[in-house]
This record gives sequence, structure tokens and C-alpha cells, in this order.
Amino acid sequence: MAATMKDIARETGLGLATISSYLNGGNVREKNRIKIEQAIKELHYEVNEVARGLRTAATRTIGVVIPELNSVFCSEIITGMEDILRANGYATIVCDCRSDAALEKEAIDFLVRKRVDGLVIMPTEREGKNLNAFLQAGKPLILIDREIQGFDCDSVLTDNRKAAFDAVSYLIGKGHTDIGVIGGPRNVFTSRERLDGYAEAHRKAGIAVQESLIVHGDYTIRSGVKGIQRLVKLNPHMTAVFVTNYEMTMGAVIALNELGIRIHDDLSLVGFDNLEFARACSPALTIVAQPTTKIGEEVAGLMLKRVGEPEGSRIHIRLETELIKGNSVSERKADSNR
Amino acid sequence: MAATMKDIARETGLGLATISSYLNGGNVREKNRIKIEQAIKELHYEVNEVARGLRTAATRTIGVVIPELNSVFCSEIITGMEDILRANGYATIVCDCRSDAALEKEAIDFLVRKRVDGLVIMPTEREGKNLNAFLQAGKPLILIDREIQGFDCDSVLTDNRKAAFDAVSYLIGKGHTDIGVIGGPRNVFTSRERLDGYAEAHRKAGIAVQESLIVHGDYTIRSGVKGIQRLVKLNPHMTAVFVTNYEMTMGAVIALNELGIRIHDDLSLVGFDNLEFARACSPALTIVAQPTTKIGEEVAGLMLKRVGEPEGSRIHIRLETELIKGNSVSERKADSNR
DNA sequence: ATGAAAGCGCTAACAA
DNA sequence: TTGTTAGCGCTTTCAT
Repeated sequence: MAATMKDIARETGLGLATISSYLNGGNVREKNRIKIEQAIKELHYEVNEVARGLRTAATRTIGVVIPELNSVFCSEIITGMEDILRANGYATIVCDCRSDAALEKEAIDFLVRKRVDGLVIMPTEREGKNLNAFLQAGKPLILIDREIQGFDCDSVLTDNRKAAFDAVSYLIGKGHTDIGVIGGPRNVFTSRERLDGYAEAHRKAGIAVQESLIVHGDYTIRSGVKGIQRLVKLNPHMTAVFVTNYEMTMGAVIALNELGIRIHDDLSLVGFDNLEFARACSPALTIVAQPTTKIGEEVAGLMLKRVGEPEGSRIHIRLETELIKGNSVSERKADSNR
Repeated sequence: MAATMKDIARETGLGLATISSYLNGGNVREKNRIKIEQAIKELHYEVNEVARGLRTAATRTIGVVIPELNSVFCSEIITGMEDILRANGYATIVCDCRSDAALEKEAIDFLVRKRVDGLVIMPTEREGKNLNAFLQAGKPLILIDREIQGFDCDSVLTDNRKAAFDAVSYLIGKGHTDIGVIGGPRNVFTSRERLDGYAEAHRKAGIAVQESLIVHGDYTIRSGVKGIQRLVKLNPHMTAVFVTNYEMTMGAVIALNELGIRIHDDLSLVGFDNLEFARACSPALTIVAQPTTKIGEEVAGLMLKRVGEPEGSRIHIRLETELIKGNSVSERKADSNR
């Protein structure tokens, strides 16, 4: 079917090794270089990476396992990562495991069979059981976004605790004391970290955390809508809300519009992620921005380093989020009512 | 490193062919089956798909080239497709070419070298030049979302023209005659089809198309915001707007909130895609819903059929969109003013 | 039902 | 610089 190196060898009268060497950056006589190039063109030769992968035991392919591709956060990370990896000759196989631990395990085994050179995972399963299969292979493994307790490997995370701490402290600094929060699922690492940050900001300011001000969503638009509805109903005294991911932030904005509650004037809001959305809102949203593309780039960089040189002590990259100020938070005077 | 079939053979005392046969569904004596299973478990054996791929000239990998992974439309299609493909043992390598024809060509060549068994592409380059490299290989190729003029191959498209025609006809049926439209980039297939449908609905109703009612965005949130601003400014008489993709619909909603223009009461709106967002809006948006997940599933099904049996005449799947009615369109009486 | 052997396309020693 | 050769791990005749 497709032309092979053998065909090039026959066509040029050269040996296999010469072609191979040339293809891998070796030197050949100018005369032969021309012959080879011509044969390649004529026969539409393209290196067979499968054969190369078998021979070198390196597929130049990286596996990625994520809980949900249909999330801007995930897709932005992947975009940033895939870009760099491909530019370096690495393919990316993405497996969406739908936040299902069993599917996650299947995906990992699948990638092991595919002999990916490295694995990037935003883990769903919380104990790292699924990762053992991969660790056996002794290949680079990078955790993103979520840590696994007691599981030591390279990671690229954002400082969620600080992100939430800063956001809530900002609200407190503006005079707010009754601050609602729409958190993520209770069992997700980032969600717990963000709620910790929320609590810590209160503690530091000497404000008691009220249970009724905390609701949990599942990181979807719909749950953002419901979260606001619930918060507003339960807390007439609430003057601000912190929403802990993009989809729920969008839901929150929609719900507030729906309820006729004006952002800033009636209720202050700090959202999460997706600067474009935040800027497009009116008033522009104050948000915690995670450097999604940067995360992807860091992961790619780290992975490229690891596939080249697997040894070395663990690397943990913590990226800072940024509190980007829009106009969704009002100054609350000490004596004013809502 | 990792265990091979040879190891299993040694461990069990059986021959290579027996192991291979068993692994591929062949029959072995019960006694041997147990021995093999045990050895597999002990040695953590996982088939090397690379070697298998080389031998069988089938990698069980499908390449996907899209213009932008960071778009809900694309990511939903991929999610639906990848799900089914992986369940059938096929990996998916996604390449985001950023709507850049040169990057698209690189991606295709890359996938050819990876010896993918099939290619799914939402083409950026409009003449099919980039696809020649792949056609040489004689492997299945499926176009999604966008056609290429004069280029004959399998495709899964939605009926964009009809989608737009229905949406605009619906608005006309409600009494609207001054209907703005936020179209996509002029050179994108779907964008032109949707604008054609817009024009056709006018033609059929005997309403002249006004140039000032047509603006072009680039399928981003921001361009939806700008599109509305522009339309509203230029057309005080406009009573309805049709927005032709999800990101721009979101932008439109945001811009209308910003401008204090009430959806339904002040301006009727028909958006595009993402039912969840539409339902979460207040009032719920009337939208054209493309069956994104279904597209992905159809593509996967078609691809699985083609890799099994490459021959057969071209298949063109056209999926219908659905006009899902929310409450964003008002009835306009013949004599009323805006 | 099982085994021996050839070979998929490539790279890497080694030799020339 | 170039060629010869072995072999990566698997599947697939063809025997047995």
C-alpha cells in the first residue's frame, strides 16, 4: 500500500540504513540526498511511526484522561497542551471518562496497550488505584488539577485554596459579611480546596461561617442556576456570592437575571474562570481566573522533559490564579442594609 | 520492560501462536486457558497494540482534525464520537488546527505517519487540497459539519440551510419583518448555508432582505456581543434577531442584558445550540438545536462501518436540526410598533 | 488444539 | 558515508 523505506532503497539503489539515517538527521552525500528526496516525493513516502514505535519502544504519543471534555476548563488545558506536544512530534490521545472511576480504569489500560510514552490525568478515582497499571510501566505520569492523597508523582495544580481565600477576602474587604458560596461536588479535590479557602478567609476575618450560605453544585450550568435560587431563598441577608467554577458562574448570572437581582447593585458576585465570558457580562464580572492555557503548556513542557529523561525528583508545579476585577462587587458600608 | 507474549509462552510452556490465538478469541483447552490467564495476571501482561498494528496494518486509531477544540459544538461531537470509538477498541487522536489551513495540512500528514485507520475532519481549507495526502492512503475519510465543493467523500452534516430557514420562517410567522441576523465568518460553509436559509425565508415570505440587518461575527462570544450592539444601533425598527451559533448566542444574551433590552418583550431572539444554556436563560431561549452528540455518534458508526468494509458508495448523512421553543419570541401584531 | 517460522517497517550495531 | 543484519512483539500461514 503505502511506500516503505525498502521502496526508497530500491528506487535510489541505496541501503536501508542510509535512508533511515538520513531520515533521522544523519549525513548523506548531496547526490544521494537529492535522490532520496526525489524518491520520497515520487512515492509519497511518509515514515511509518508504528514500525518506528515498535522498534524504538517509543510511540511519541501521550495519553490524556479527563473527567469531562465538555468543560471549557478541560478543553482549554488540552488545547494548550496538544499544541505544544504536536509541535514536538507527539500525538495526544484524549479519553473522556465521564467522571466514572471504572471508565477511567478502562481508559488507562487502553492507553497502556497503546504504549503511550506518558500519561496526563485529571483523576476521578481518589486513591490512585487505577494508576498502578500505568506506574508498572515506569513511564512519566502527570497529575493535573487534582491531587491524590498519599500518591506521589509529578503534578501541575492551581492553588485553589489561595484562589478562594483571595476571592472571599476581597469580598470581606469590601465590607461583605454574609457571603454565599456555590461549591463543587463534595468529593472533588478542587472543590474541597476552594471551600477550605472560603472558610479560611472567614476565619482570618473573624467571621463565622454560616451553613446556609454554602451550597454544592456539580460544576454544571444548571447547578449554578439552582445554587443561586437556593442561596437567595435561604439567605435574605446575603450580600455577595462566590461561585467556584465557570459553568456554575454562567448559571449564576443567568439565574440572577431571571430573578431580577442586579449584579453589583443588589448582590455582589465573584465568579470563576473564562475571562471572555466575564468581560462580556454587564457589569463585567470579577472572577478568579485560572491560567488554563498555561496549565496545558506547563504540562506539555514537563512531559517533554520527562520523556527525554524520566529520572529526577518529583516536580510539583503550582500555578497562581488571578483575581481579575470587573464591576460585579459593590462596596458595602458598615451600616447599610442590603 | 513490559511483559510480552513470549513471556507468557515461556511461563505457560505453550507456543506463541496458541497465546495469540487465545487472545484473539480462539479456542484453547480449558487447562491451558487457566494457565494463560494466570500468567497474564502475574506478569501484568497487556497486548502491545503497536506491534499488533504493525503486523496487521491496522492501528485501531482514528484521527480527528477540527478547527477549534475550544468550542462547545466541536467538543460535544468529539465526546459523542470518542465514546463509541473507544468502546469499540479505537483510539482517537484529536488535532486542533486553529482554523489554519497550514496547520491543518501538518495535522493530516502527522496522522498519516501515525497510520490512523481513518480520518474525521471538519475542514478549514476549502478546496480539499490538504486531504490528498490522506486519500492516497485509500483509507476512510469522513467530512463533518462542512462540505467541500466538488470533493466527493462520506459526510455527516446538519441541514443548516433548513435550520436557518425554519428559524427565520418561525419569526416571520410570528409577525416579525425586521429580523436581524448575526452570521458567522463569510468563508465558512455552515455560515453561508445559514445565511442562505435566512435569505430564503425572506424570499418565500416576500420580504426584502435589508443589508443593515446582517452582521458577521466569528463564532465567538465577543462577536455575539458586538453583533447585537451593531444591529441595535443600526436598526431601531428591528424586532427580532437570529443568532447562528452558540458562542454568539451567549454573547447576544449578555449584550442585551447589558443594553437593558428585554428578550421577548423588547426584542425576540432565536439562538443556536446548547439547549442547557437556552433553558437556563430567562426567558428560556428559542433555539435551533443541532444534534451534536448524535453527529458524533453517527460519525463513529459510519467510521466503524468503513474501517470494516472500506468499499461501497459514498454515504452522506444529513441530520435535521430542531427548533426548540422557549419564550424568547413574542407575537407581533400587524399594527403594533416595537 | 497447538507449534514453528516468516515477516510487518523500522532502527541500531557493526562492518566495510 | 554506506550496507548488512538482527530483532522489536505481534499475527498468520502451514504443519502437526
